[in-house]
Amino acid sequence: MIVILLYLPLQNKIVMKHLLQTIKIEVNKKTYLKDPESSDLGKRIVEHSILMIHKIGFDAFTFRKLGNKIGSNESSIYRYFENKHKLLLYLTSWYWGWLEYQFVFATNSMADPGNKLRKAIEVITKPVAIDASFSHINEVLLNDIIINEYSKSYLTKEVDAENKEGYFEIYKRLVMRLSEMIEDIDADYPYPASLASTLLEGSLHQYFLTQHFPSLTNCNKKISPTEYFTHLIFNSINKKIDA
Amino acid sequence: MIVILLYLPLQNKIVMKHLLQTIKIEVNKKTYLKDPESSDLGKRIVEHSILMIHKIGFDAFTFRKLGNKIGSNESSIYRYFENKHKLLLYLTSWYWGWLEYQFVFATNSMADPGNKLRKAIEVITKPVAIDASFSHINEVLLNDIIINEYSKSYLTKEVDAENKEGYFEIYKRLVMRLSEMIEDIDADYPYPASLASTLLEGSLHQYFLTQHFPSLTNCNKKISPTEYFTHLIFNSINKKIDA
DNA sequence: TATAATATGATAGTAATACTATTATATTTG
DNA sequence: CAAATATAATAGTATTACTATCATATTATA
Repeated sequence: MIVILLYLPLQNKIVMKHLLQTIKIEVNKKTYLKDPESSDLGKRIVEHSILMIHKIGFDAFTFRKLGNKIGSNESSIYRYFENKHKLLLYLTSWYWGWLEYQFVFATNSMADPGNKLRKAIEVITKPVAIDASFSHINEVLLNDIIINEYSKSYLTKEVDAENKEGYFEIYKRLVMRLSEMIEDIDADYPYPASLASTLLEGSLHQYFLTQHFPSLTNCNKKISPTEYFTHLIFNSINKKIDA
Repeated sequence: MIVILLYLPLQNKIVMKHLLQTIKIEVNKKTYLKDPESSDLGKRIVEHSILMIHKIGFDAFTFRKLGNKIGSNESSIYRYFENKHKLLLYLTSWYWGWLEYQFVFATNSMADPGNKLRKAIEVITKPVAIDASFSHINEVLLNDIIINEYSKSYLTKEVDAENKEGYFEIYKRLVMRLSEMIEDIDADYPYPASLASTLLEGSLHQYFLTQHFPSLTNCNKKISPTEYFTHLIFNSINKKIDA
């Protein structure tokens, strides 16, 4: 069903919002013990974990606190997620899956490689809109969690083992899609994967800097990360399009 | 003394190594309760914290384990550092101070802005050499800790308070120095601070990717991060120099 | 050289974290 | 209505991240 819908020429927010309400973002099943989408409690766990991590930060977040907040038991949460690290992997995978969906949806039908890449950069670097709501998941807050906490999901001693288990597949697929778009424009550009990963990681970082270290970035209300990275990428590859 | 030495035209590794052995990298005094450079135990704490964090990772690292390792008492370590977070701030500040020193030393006497920036990029992105040893601090391992753990020093809920206290001054100064060099080449380039911060953060990230996600980078034994970022930056600003 | 100051070590203790285990009680399903 | 399943309640463990106190060793100073 998803594949068919992707070919629809309609590309407005309302249509996409409806689609996002009918499809399910698929994340690696190993992130959870029991699918949180399968029950009311599961959804409440996800919903309120986002609210709570956003509020107090991932480090101070515990299953006990979450249990108290949602009037449920700590041990019940453990039946859904092994530990809070796995929950973070679930949330981040969901986010990248959600973003990938918009990425593919927005660029799939585009013929011109230049415009396609421009649109791809826009989807990845633009702020998450308030109206993007998908059921119990608040994407605006989740986006902020990604900016402030995503690195913690892979800056661990277990990263290689977890990578083998496929916990970062969606993110990697996104980077590869972007990398391929760069190659489509300039097959001789020697660093497409590095440029793609620089965009994904760098975009989060520039948003972090605007929040906490404004002197280290030129991004602000007037200059968007989209503008900065569009300039950066199109000047780096061997094809210019109008600014 | 430092200032005078910076004007010396000599720029070889041996001279710099000797200089680094006579000067002291100054880090924010608030990172420690008692200066670890002031005693034997303090130096052992720093030395072995680097070895241990490198080995087991910052998350699993505790003062108790470190105490056992160096045959000292947990409570004695607490007399030097409030907690392991402050120790990480100390180590990372020291690293950036050490890098800043090399940055200034290598570029200070250069007249041509293009060559100067090229050298700056090289200093920041090149792998830390084994022969760079500075007393009890193993810079090669410390560099690896920076790659794998630096983000954790600022991805916290306390980042704004700690930023006000000056814990990130050295890093910020480095970004600003680089940003100014970019401006010196192209005063009209609109994103010098963003480009500078992208280099600092992006370089660490590309090294991380080569270690753990090689498919997401083009950097490897043949292609260096220096090459990638030199290309990226000089194509982005309005002045090209020979590759 | 005695004494005071300082540094380090040993031991104990606390609150919180990150779970696991067991049993009880709802709720759903066949 | 019984059986299966989901959730709740309670308790317990090992570890972490400290703090406090007291003892002992080392160093500085009068």
